[in-house]
Amino acid sequence: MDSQNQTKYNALADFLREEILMGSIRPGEKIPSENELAEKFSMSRHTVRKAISVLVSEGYLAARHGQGTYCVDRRPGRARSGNIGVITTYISEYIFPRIIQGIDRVLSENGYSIILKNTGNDTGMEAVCLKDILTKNIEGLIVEPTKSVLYSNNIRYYQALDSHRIPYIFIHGYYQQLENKSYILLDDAKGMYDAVGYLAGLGHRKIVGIFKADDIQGINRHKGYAKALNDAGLAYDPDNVIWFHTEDRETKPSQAVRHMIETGREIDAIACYNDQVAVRILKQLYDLGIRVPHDISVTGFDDSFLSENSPVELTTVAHPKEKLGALAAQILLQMLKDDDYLKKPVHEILIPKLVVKGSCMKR
Amino acid sequence: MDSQNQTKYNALADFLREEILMGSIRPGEKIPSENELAEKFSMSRHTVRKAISVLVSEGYLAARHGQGTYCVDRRPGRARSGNIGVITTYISEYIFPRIIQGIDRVLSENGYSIILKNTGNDTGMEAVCLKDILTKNIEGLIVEPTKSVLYSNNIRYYQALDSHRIPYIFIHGYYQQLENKSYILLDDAKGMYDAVGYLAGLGHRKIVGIFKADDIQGINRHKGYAKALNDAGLAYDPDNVIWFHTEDRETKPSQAVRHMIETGREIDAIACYNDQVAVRILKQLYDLGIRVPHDISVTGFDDSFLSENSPVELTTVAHPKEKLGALAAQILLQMLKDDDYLKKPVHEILIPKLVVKGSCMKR
DNA sequence: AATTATTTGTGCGTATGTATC
DNA sequence: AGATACATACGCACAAATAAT
Repeated sequence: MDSQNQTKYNALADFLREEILMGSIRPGEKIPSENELAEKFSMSRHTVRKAISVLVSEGYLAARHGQGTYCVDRRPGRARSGNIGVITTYISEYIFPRIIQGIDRVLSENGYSIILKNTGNDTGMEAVCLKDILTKNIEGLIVEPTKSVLYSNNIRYYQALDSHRIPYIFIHGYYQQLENKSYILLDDAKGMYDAVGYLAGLGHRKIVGIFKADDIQGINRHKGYAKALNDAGLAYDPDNVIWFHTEDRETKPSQAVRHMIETGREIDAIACYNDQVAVRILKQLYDLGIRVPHDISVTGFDDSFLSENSPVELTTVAHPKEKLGALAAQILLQMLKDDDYLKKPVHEILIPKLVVKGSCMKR
Repeated sequence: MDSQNQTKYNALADFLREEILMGSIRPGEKIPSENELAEKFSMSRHTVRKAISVLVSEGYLAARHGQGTYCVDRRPGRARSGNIGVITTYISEYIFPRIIQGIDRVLSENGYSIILKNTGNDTGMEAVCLKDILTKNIEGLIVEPTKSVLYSNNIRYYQALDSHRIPYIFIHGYYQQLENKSYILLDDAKGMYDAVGYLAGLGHRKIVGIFKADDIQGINRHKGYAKALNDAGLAYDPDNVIWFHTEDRETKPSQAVRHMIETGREIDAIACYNDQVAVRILKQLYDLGIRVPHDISVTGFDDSFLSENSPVELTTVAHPKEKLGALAAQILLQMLKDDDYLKKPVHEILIPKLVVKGSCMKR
């Protein structure tokens, strides 16, 4: 049973609503009798009735006198709500506003509205968002998975979406536990391969890589880093790789670089997981009196506004942002039109392009 | 009492509903307490409660804990949707993501979801957004008005919201055609007054002002500019003021400044409508070979990420962003709880603070 | 066809909690 | 502080509808 939440009858109502939304209680199915529920949950029949009355008024259940209480099929004829759910890790930060902008442009052109949620890249929050959005009358969903490399406890919510036949598409990553789902990815490995290849081409040999450990993007960018080193005939040195997690993203990378410098490690260049990290590294290097790009070259990833406005213009890899959002929306619109969408998952992989600005220099 | 009709509680419910529909019990009026009704109609309090609960779920009555049960004039059958509409001029640009973030934080903490729309500061788009959102089952609305200084053709949509008793609150501006509406404003005049006063205090005399002509914010910032000049004993010269509109916002300001410079006008400082304009001016001055702040001082407005990341750190006036969004959401939540919200409009005026960075210098 | 068990619907009584004035 | 009023919760009894025996 859910909740520390409020009243006994609300707790029971929440529990039953959850069972219905998750598909444990299915449309047309009879729920246990009031007396059975009262005994099972050790509450009076009166309280059980109150809980049931809540769900009846919400339209989840229908009571039949002398017979029992039944789960109602809430989606006859699919009343078109015109709502699409959008769940991202963040709303206001970094490149996310522009991705959302791309999604909104396409959807609003087609008469849809966005219901916006964000998870803060926290799986618990993701669960809350998914649960909440299941209670809304949405026609489809665009999701950026949370910490997508790890095992997810939220798979059941996606399965519930499947059982309600609500199409959804992942961006930036996907859950490997789910098969045959549509997604749009960046070719993160290729993007980082190009950035590191560029650094190697400039004559750099000691190339530090900084990567995020708890999402697919980090893993793939690391792969591209390793492959580029190999193809350039440079040795892969684990000590030249810095891993960070969502929780320590604001401190770990700069601290690790500082430690490297202070312990006398030789560094020619630093390839960063993204522009946010790169900008922090630029600041750290500045504080240490190291000039970019004269002493050390730095690359970012995403081509965000940070790369446009930082004091040293950041050489970076261009994330398609609006284009990715718009594409996700377009594919979702296709899925909405096609009843067989479950059988035809769409897998798009966008190739990011290296954007050379001013943070790298020939050695 | 009506009846022959079924149950005791239904008979009472019918009676009360009739009283409401016939006007004997009027909107806002308090009905007798449960105990009084029980005695009057010789039934148990429990039965009275059942009757009242029917009318509450039909939307005729609203119970207020510790106070009484009141007649409501909302349309019957309104289920709680948990959705709040948010209409802003832009989604992804500038300070809007952070305002939306503030709104979202408060609303999602309180179990609401956001339906997001943007107008591109176009009144036609605003009409589309409002029309669309009226068809959704929203409980409340947060709106940033479009070109709010001009006469609006969309007033009828707001009146429709009133007639549906859907509360709404304006941010950044409001329509003067509508009376007694809640809004949150920045004290734009005070913010610009402080910025221009600061420039005057640094010894600048020829202070150019650049303002947006088609919204209240622009008008008010201009007022603060004029007052600051006056209070500093400087003459107000209309030729030192540049007005632009939404449509030419990306070109007019820089062109006008360039024209001033090229025609030999003397300029000590430029006070800009906002950071976006200021950054364009910085670029224009750079292209003309004029150094900031050595040759000309420049101020912005809003303290956006642009002011943090531009090559010359921009002295600006701090917009509360998240705080403003969160406050709008909190006030709306209050309005949702209070049936009398129409009679108690909330008018909040936030005071922005000057943030001195590096784009101004003593003359 | 009548009986019986089950299940929801109606109604009463009581006690305690909590918000408001 | 106390009174008032709604909110939650337990218990009991009987009515009405249904399905199975």
